Amino acid sequence: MKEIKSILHEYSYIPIICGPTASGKSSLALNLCEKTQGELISCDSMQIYKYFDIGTAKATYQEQMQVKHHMIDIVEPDQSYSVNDYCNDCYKVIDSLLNQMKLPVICGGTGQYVKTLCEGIKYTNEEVDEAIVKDLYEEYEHNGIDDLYKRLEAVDSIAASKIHPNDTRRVIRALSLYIATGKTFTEWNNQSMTEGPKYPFKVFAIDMDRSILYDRINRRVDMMIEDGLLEEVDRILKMNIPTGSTSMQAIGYKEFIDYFNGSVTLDEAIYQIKLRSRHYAKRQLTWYRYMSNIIYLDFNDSTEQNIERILNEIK
RNA sequence: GCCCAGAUAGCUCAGUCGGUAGAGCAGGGGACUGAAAAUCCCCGUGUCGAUGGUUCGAUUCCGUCUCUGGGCA
Repeated sequence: MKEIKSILHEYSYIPIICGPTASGKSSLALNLCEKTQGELISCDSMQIYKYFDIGTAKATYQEQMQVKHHMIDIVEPDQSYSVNDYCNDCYKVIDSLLNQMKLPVICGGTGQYVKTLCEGIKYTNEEVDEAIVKDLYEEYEHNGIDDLYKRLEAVDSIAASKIHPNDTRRVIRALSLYIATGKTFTEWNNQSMTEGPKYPFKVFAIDMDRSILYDRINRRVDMMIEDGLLEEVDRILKMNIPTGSTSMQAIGYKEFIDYFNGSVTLDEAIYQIKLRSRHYAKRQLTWYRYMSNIIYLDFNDSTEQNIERILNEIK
């Protein structure tokens, strides 16, 4: 683990500010950056993509003028970007900021990214040929998951015991890794766990009453519509991004495909966006409960109080 | 006013040939090692509208009432 106190003097830890969608984490992180003269590193799997602005609640132009934002707008919408890509790029940004003696403030809601950062999971360089994955999906389409799952059980019973048979994505991932490399998913995972976190991170999460959260989510979706989400989605759909692309899985975008082709009404599409955002927020909260060293910030406390709290914790 | 159809979980509804009931959605909990805003798993007691009657026993059958649709005047 890289020690940062000797570089930044005032700080021993790099803060990671989490919270469910619409909990106000971005504005808190923005304030923290201003207070500390730090720069913001986004930790969000969808803000990565160019052109996906309103629906991903990306920082506005003005906010980006106030504080330098990293790890947003770095990938074209038809490209794929893995957790490993994220971590590698993120580490580069952190190093660069430390060289400038600036505090990196990481902020975002993607649980998997936060986990990988905090646990320092180091992925190997093994690539799985896309053709292998494609073949497995085709087999799944024709014959269902049972045979694939049995094959996984035969080569890697530990992985099979942890992955539910219906979780086709994970079943195929684990199996494809074995087919591609001859080593099992479990073996690769054990290897990746050898290194600890690269930097001394401290994770914070904004905590609030569930009903208030849901109310904020619903209202924010309405605001996105007012801010021109429909026009943004229209522009993006005209770019003909392949439907299987990760960017097209973003909430607030995929729901409008059916609206633009006329199969659902605008109200139905909006209802779906609100609903899926609420479900997403709930899944995010599950990530935070899973992280043992997380520090909860009370939404009802003032921004100043919460910033004080963070500064105290990262000293 | 009359006729018909409803009234069962937060919502939409199924069902019980009479033995106090179950789906979808919502909601809650969980998993997560290269797509993660993805993918997946688990969780269902509610005066069965009210009130009389028949019955060992009624949410179920019968009567009356209330409410909600629709139709006829």
